[in-house]
Amino acid sequence: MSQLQPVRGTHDLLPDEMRRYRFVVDQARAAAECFGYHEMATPIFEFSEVFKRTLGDTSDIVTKEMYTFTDRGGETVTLRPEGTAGVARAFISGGLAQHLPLKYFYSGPMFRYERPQKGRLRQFHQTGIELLGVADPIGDVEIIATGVEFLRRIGAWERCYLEINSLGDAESRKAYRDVLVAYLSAHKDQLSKESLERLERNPMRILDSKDEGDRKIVADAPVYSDHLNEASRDFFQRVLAGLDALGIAYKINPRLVRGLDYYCHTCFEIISNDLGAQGTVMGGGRYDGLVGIMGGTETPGVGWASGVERCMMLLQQDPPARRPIALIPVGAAAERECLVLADQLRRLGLYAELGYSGNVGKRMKRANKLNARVAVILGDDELAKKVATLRDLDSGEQREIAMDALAQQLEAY
RNA sequence: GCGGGCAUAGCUCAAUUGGUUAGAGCGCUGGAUUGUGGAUCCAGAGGUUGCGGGUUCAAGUCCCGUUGCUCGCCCCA
Repeated sequence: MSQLQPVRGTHDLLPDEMRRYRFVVDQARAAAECFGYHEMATPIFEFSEVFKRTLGDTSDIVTKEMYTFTDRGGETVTLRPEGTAGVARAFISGGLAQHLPLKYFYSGPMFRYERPQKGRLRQFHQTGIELLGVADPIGDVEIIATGVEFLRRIGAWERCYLEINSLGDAESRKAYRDVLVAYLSAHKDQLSKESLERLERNPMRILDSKDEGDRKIVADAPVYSDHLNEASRDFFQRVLAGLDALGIAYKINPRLVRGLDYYCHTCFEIISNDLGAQGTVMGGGRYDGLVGIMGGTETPGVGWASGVERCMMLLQQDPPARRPIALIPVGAAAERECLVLADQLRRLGLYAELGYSGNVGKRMKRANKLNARVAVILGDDELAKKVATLRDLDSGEQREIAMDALAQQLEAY
């Protein structure tokens, strides 16, 4: 083992992995484009305020997971831990409110200082979409449909399930929060240590506790859906009706709560059982309050983010690598000829590999290792006749082709 | 941030109770084959046993520390 190791929780994407990475992101982008989402990118770091303000001072991300540093100008900046805050910031700083509704797709690295484990990295990648300016539940339905379509395309949807819940509007949320805190406070002595902390910071999280004692108390806790106001209840029903219409199966999980403060109404996760403790492949929801919190004019928003590495783990097979045409010269004259031929083929958009050294046998071996589809063998014999020997490496069939017709012939591969 | 497990060749793994020069398969390189790949055969290269310290006549093996990985908690993608 070398002494030179990558920073903890980061890893290299070598070509085999990069192919899988690209496949996932390409499918996400393609699916999103079918729904009218346009790709955009924001910087991978922002003023720390951007994340602090939007994620809430008490969230785990802000309290312990941010990569924050001071730059040479004395500014405090943070490597983005998620994508939505940056998009919202761009929306405000770009004065884009006049172009609503906006539909954005993004993908790129995110950074969280956490203890790495399977499916959890310090630098990981997300791809996501944001729909800004649509207050109607049809927006919630559409983004979920987009996510499902993406997962279908990578063959992962079959092994995932959708959990959904409503966080209600601000009014419902506040009302419920009061009732819940009152109930839990009455059972303070029985709560786990973690949950006692959560009681202060984020009491709704206690509903999702895995501690057995907590679960007993939670079982009898007031149920949120009973405390949703009329408008919130109606909103949720319309989202569910949309999913029904699209034939998207879901499981209502009343304990599903988002850690981030700006979510309201719909929140959902798409989860796989095949990934161990970190099974969430996609998470999202509605964040009507976010743009307002950041100082923009109130603008409704819905979106999701999906972990690229986690999606990669769900791929059943590796996306195929492109197969080259191998050019195999024999002799110095042919060498020159192949160099030119390769250039011609590449201008046609074909993938041509030039063996760099060795005799025919060695070059053939190398061509085979590259999984070449066909080999073009060019020697003095061929040059004299103005032909090339074309060998199909799958069938082993071999024939001579006139040089004039060669490029055209190869385009078929 | 907390708790458990693991670390031997590029990869997957051996190595008896602590005992000689740390082995095998795959992969890699070369050859059989200087105008024909895959299959086969032959040969070769490749190791500070993660790192540092300790115990011992003797450490891959035992002890301590450290780094990394891994599984779980927390939280999430």
